[in-house]
Amino acid sequence: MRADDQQWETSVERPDGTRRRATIHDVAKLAGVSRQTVSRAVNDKGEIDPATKERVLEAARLLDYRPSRFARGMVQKGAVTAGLVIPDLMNPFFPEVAAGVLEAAEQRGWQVVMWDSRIDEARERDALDVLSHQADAIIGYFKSPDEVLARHLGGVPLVLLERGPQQTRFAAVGIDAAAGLEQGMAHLVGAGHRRIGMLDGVHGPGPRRQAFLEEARRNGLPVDDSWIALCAEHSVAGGEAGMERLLDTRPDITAVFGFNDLIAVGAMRTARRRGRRVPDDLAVLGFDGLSLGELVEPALTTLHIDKRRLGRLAVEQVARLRAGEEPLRGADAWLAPELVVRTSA
Amino acid sequence: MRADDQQWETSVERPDGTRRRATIHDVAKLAGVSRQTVSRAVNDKGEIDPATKERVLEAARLLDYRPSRFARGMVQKGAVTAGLVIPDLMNPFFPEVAAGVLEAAEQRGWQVVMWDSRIDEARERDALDVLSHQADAIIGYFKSPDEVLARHLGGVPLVLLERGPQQTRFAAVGIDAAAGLEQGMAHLVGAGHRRIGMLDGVHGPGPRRQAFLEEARRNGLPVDDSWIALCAEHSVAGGEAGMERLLDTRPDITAVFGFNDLIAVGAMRTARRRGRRVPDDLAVLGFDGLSLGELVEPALTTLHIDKRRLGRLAVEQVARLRAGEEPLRGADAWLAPELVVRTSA
DNA sequence: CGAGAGTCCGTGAGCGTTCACGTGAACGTT
DNA sequence: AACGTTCACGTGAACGCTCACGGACTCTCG
Repeated sequence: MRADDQQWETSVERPDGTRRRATIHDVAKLAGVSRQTVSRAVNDKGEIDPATKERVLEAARLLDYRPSRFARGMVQKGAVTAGLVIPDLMNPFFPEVAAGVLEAAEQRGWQVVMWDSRIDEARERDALDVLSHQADAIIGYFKSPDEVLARHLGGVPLVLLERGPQQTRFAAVGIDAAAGLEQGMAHLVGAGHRRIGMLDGVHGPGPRRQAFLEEARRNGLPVDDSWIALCAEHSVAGGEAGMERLLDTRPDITAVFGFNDLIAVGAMRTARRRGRRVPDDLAVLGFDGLSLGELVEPALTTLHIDKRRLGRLAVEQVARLRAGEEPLRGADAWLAPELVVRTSA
Repeated sequence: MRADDQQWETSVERPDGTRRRATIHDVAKLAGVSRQTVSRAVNDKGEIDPATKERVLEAARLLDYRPSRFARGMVQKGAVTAGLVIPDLMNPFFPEVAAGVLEAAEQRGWQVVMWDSRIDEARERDALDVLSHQADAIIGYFKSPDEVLARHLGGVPLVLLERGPQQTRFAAVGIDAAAGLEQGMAHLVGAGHRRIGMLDGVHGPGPRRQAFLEEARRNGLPVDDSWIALCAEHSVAGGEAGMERLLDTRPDITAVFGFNDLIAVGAMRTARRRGRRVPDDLAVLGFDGLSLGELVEPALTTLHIDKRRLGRLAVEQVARLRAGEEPLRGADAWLAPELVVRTSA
């Protein structure tokens, strides 16, 4: 085999000398049959002599022919592609949501193209610009406001993850933070805690903080901003740093609620490093229910979310949008967390 | 607005009464312009009067027109789609690899459609059947042998993850288990360990076990199958169960090497539950370098892999295949793990 | 006032498939 | 011998879009 054999085999010469991918026509010519016969061979349809079929396939192999998915899509309708935009694949929460999306999509025969926005609004827009051209619907977490999304959406249906109904005019699925915090606070207050802090996430006052404040008020606890510290990132390190600050401003807290499990784990680590026993001196409550929480010490008490279900629900929401039906609203689209009591609180 | 307005607005009636999605032609007709002008408007090209552009966009909005990505793809070449097949999104290892793939793909302007095979060969084949039609190249973990892959591939370039050069004729990128085990074993033996067991993964004797045996021999340690237990799944639970059996058959071990970090963590838990202190009574060594390992107690000593880099490398490998270049072989495509000593060993 | 330039818009062709037919040959049936 | 059937294959059209043209119209300026 000569060195340039591969070049010769895998493409076809143009009049201008450049090379292009082989088309069905090239295969037909080489095999001495019509396009239709090539189509029959490669698609394993009937009505073809086994011998010619073999000859066609050989020609296809030689030219490294692969049907254009675009040309196919033109004529065969029904291939659905959903876009999925995830803010941070390193946070174990999101792969699990993604798994739910993939599972539901597979069942429906859809495919999903994935995008990691890495919590960057510019990358969010890039994702939308691409996916609005390449996907039939988009599911995802977005920081950008509705108007920006709409501008980069070009009319493609969108299902937002965890953006409250008051906060968006798009269809959405999410988590009922209030229902979660109610359980969580009841647990902490029931254990005698009155001085409860919160380690909030980076995106400013969201539903979780709001629910936290609401429940604190309902339980007659002292509430003001001094009980809340912001974490620069939604990670263990972010939680560690946030907890440092919270303990500085509020050394008297006896319990802390973490925006998510990662932050809560960070809080535990800082607390112990600073000489507080968990849960005896300081109770820690997480939010997410990562399996990681069972592995740390002490095991993390948390408000568990069925993340796979959230993903499946998002796909169902997309299906409704596509069918022209009303999207799910309220409790059907808003999952309630479940308190899982382990040892950290 | 009447109840059927939405129907009317979002689709176009066919002669036979059914409805289809609006095309560029429908928009042109409604706006009283030509297809080309519609194209100019929706693609934000120049050479169009702002007023007519507005009129066209309004018509497009009314008909809920979105350009067919297939028709676009037909004429505008260059959109590359890669398929990524992951065995288990719940294992934190794989999202990190995926993140690397997504990162590199984004840089090249490619998109990636993801598939979770959930360690099921039938699902692997489904993935290939779909992706071979919809993707320009495929990256992934596969259990199925080469012939099966080839049969469902239809000529699409494939880059295998972690399948050794001797084990496949496809291009691949992976991890140099031997280089890792050399460091790991040196560490354990250097600490005085002579009776070292292994918790192997579910897929039978792979490179990691082979490297383990090799190094054990090189260090003059006793080696036979009694020092190895199989884990039914690559998870903490799998590691726990495997460790139970290993401690039953080999109560005299002083160190154990886990197939991956999850299994190693499981091993630690079982060891401690059975009254052995880690690392004093039993040293535990992991493989993967999940960030989880820093969080458990004691912190896991492990052979760390740059998983993102592995993902990026896979994309680079695909790029080579597509360019007709020789794929990377040897050290360039086979990442060496790095021993990260923490406290478990 | 006519030539040239600029602005806006339309026309035909072509992208690579598949689908619904149409055709011709070989074979059997009455 | 005339006719239907089956098999293997080919032909034209259609899918929805963009690109390279070209045409009409307005504006400017010598």
